[in-house]
Amino acid sequence: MPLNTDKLHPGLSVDCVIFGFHENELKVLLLKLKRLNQWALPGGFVARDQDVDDEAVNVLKRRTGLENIFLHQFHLFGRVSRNEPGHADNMVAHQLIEPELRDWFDQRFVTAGYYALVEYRRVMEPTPDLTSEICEWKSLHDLPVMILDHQSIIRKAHEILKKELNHQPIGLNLLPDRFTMPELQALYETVLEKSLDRRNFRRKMLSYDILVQTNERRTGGAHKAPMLYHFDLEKYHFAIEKGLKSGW
Amino acid sequence: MPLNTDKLHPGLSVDCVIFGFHENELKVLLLKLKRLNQWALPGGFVARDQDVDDEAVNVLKRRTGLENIFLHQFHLFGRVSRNEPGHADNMVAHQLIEPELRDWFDQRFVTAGYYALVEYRRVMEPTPDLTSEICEWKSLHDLPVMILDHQSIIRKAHEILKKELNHQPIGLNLLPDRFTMPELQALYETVLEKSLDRRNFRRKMLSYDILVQTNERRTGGAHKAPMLYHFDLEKYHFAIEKGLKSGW
DNA sequence: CCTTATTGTGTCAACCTGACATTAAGATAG
DNA sequence: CTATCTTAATGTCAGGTTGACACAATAAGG
Repeated sequence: MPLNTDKLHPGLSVDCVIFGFHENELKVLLLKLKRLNQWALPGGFVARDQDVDDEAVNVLKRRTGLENIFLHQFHLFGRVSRNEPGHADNMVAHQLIEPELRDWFDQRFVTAGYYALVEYRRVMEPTPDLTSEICEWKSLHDLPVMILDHQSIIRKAHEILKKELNHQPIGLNLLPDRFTMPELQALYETVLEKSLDRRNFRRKMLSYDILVQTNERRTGGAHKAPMLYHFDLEKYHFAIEKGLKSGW
Repeated sequence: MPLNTDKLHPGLSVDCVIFGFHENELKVLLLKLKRLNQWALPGGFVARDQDVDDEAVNVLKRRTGLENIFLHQFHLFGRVSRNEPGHADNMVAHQLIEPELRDWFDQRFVTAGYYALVEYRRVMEPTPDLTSEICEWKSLHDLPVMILDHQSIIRKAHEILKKELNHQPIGLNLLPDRFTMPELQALYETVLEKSLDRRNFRRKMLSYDILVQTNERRTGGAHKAPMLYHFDLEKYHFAIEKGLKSGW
């Protein structure tokens, strides 16, 4: 698709921090730019006749193929200094954008940051865009070199996710439909970056009355097979709405 | 100051929801437009070479005369439908803006919402801008007719303030330097829109160890004179940073 | 100096939390 | 098949926190 900048809202972009959870680590879906040893957040521009939220949804869909994903706008990054003077030229020099687009990319941009919570395994084929050669999950704790302020956007997203933990359905969106208590705990421990007592976690989680125990167990692991749970959607949303009281 | 739209970031504005607390009510500082029976949030445009946060600070300063006020960006309002087709024409028709500015005002805008917490009494002379005839406090529960989506911006600000209560220094910014325990409680009750037990509130608040009791009392009230407190700034900021645990 | 309204302080049972011990169950090795 | 290893599930207990409420202290006003 050729970029028709006339139809775009000037100086406004959208960047998505797409979180996944795998092997007890928080991952972020990133793009590696062609011919440049730098990575970038999946992002997009907003058409003049398009809701900003809408473009965030589109970005997510283009990179992951998924729809109806949890997506939350968390901050507008609006500092002048986030625009590096030579950035557009650099992009042109590495044939990442057409020379005609230099001026468009050279203007001052503000960007709306969104974070998404997706189930890692559902993203089978992360799709690079025209300017990138790789689209893949990167560990939050081992981020590559990134363009502009994208690294700090990710940090901010994580920081805010932590604060909003008790108001956001992270379990529902980052885990598969059925999951074990240890898996749920590992997720919370990872997001919060601290360890929690197994037995107390279980007790508290169950007390929220949002989990339904199935009669299945996860076999195949090397030890005692844990029970599988799934969320009671109605109760979950109700509980999240008022916040899981008294945090972790 | 004549508006030089060339120097402005296109399609981007800033709106401030300025909260004050008076007579046990949350108030919002609003502007009444000239020749129109509608009110508006104090707002501004962002220069191309200006941080978005910066303009929010300026808006606050222009309307209240105050600096170093608590200010927090809470949402970017980015729906296309928030721009009403006839709005710019209406503004011109009522001589609120010059005809030359019609096109500038007619473009599609996204607006960054900020909320500010200010001590009611410090705003001695709320200052209208060129397009408005009155700048005054309005009760959050008795809002006048407002332009565009400004009413919903206020609602959203209040909703988010509630959620972030335990992370935001509302006492410090909405109350005078010295205040009584009942005043502090009234503030929390007002923001949360629910009543709290006097004795339990006091116990909990004191347990945070952020208050310093003075030896003065507030006399003149019709009954027993309550003690005056002030915040231990250092401890307050430290406590707020990690959140006042286990909310109200 | 007595009434009234409000503030300051205390108590108590119920509940929640953090720390830890014990038992149950699946996988694997011999 | 059994011993062993590892992890899951459950229980306990002391200490802290919460919610509900009683009562004494005190300023203002008649």
